[in-house]
Amino acid sequence: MKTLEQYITHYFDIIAPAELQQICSLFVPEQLSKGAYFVKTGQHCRKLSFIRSGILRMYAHTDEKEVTQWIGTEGYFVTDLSSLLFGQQSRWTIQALSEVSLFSISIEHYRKIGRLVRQWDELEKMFLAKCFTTMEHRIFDLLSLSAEERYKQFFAQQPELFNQVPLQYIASMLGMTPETFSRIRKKMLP
Amino acid sequence: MKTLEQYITHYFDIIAPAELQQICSLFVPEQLSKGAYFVKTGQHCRKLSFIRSGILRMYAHTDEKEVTQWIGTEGYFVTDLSSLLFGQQSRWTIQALSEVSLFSISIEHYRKIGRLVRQWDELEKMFLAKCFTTMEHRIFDLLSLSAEERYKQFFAQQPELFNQVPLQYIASMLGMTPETFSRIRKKMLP
DNA sequence: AGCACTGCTTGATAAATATCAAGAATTTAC
DNA sequence: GTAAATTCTTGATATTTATCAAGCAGTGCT
Repeated sequence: MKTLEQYITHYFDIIAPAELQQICSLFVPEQLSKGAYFVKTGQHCRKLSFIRSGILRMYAHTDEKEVTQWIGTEGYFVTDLSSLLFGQQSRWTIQALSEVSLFSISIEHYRKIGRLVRQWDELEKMFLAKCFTTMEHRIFDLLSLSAEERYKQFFAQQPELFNQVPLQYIASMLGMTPETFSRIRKKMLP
Repeated sequence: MKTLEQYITHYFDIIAPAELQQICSLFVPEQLSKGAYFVKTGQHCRKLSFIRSGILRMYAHTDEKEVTQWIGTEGYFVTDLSSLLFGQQSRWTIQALSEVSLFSISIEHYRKIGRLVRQWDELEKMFLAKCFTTMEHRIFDLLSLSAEERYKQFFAQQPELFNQVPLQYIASMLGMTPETFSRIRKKMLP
C-alpha cells in the first residue's frame, strides 16, 4: 500500500511537488465492502479512484452471459472513462471482489485539476493515449493468441491474481469458459 | 468525398469557423498509390491524416501470421496514435489497399493547433476518449461474440467494405481464418 | 488468347474450445 | 462447526474453428 502521491505519479509522472499536493487534496479516501458496487450498468460514473487495496471487477452482460472486461488491483485506477468524460450511462458494472480501499476524486473536483496544474491537459492526454494503447494491445492479443497463450501471458503478468479472485472471472476476461481455463491451468501446473 | 472541414468536425465538432479554417490550413493533400505505405513497423509515424478517398489497412505480424487490426475508408482518420503522441516506433504497418487520397497534418503542425484553438485540449481529450471507448467496445465483442456473430455485426456496420477489399483482411480483423470467413459468408448469402 | 498471380471456395480432417452434467473442494453464513 | 452456497474440476460429448490441400475464378500482363 503506497501513498496517493505515488499512485498519481505512476500515471502522471511529471508533476511538480506543490501541484501534486494540490491534486492530492482533492481526493478523499473511500471504503467498499466486499460485494459493494463502485458503479452499476445504467448509472452515471462520476468519480475516478485509485485502488489502495483490494480488488475490483468490471463486467457487463450480454443476452446469455456475463463478460468480465477487467480486474483491478492495488495501484490501478478505476472508473468508467466514457461515463466519466462524456456523462453517459455506464455500460459496465464495477464491483468489489474484496474489501476495497480507494482514493477517490469526484468529477467536479477532477475538472478543477486543469485549473490548478498548468500542463495538466498534456498529462491527461498522455494518460488517455496510454489507455488507448493498452486496449489496442489487448485487441491484438485476442486476435492473435490461442486460449492457452492468453492464459500464459496473463499468468506471466499477474500470477498473484490467480489465488485472489474466482478463476471464472479471469477465464471470462481472457475470453474462455471456466472449464477450458481449468484444463489449461492443470496442464500448466506440473 | 467531403471537405476537410467536414472530416475534422466529425471528430472535433465544436470548433468556431475561424479556428476551423486555421486548423485546415495546416493540412496538406497527399496521395498514396495502391500498395504504398503510410507507415511501416519500426518507423516513426509523424503525421495524422483524414482519408479523403481510398482504403488503408493497419496490420502487424506475429511469429506465424499477419494480423489486420483495422481497415479505414473515407472519413476515418489514420495514424499510429502511440507513435504519434509518444514518439515511439510504430507497432503497425499501414498500407494503401487502393489509390488513396489524404489530408495530412505533420506532428509539428499538429502540435501548433493547441496554440491556435483555445479549447483544443478539451476536444483532443474527447477525441482520445472516444478512441478508447471504441477499442473497449471491440474487446467486449471479441470476448462475447462467436465468429458468426462478429461477421454479422461487422457486415451490418460496413457492408460496402465486403466488395472493396480482399476478404482475408476482414477475416483477420474479425479474428478468424479466411476459410471460416468464406463458410460463414456462404451461409449468410441466400 | 494464354499464362501467372492472387484471392476465394470447398472438402476432408484435426484441433481447439464449448456445453452439459456430476461430483469434489472451498468458502460463506448462521 | 455444520449446512448451504459457490467455485472448481473432470469426463463425455458436441460444436466451432483451424488446418491442409486442391481446385476454381477473376485480373492483369504480354
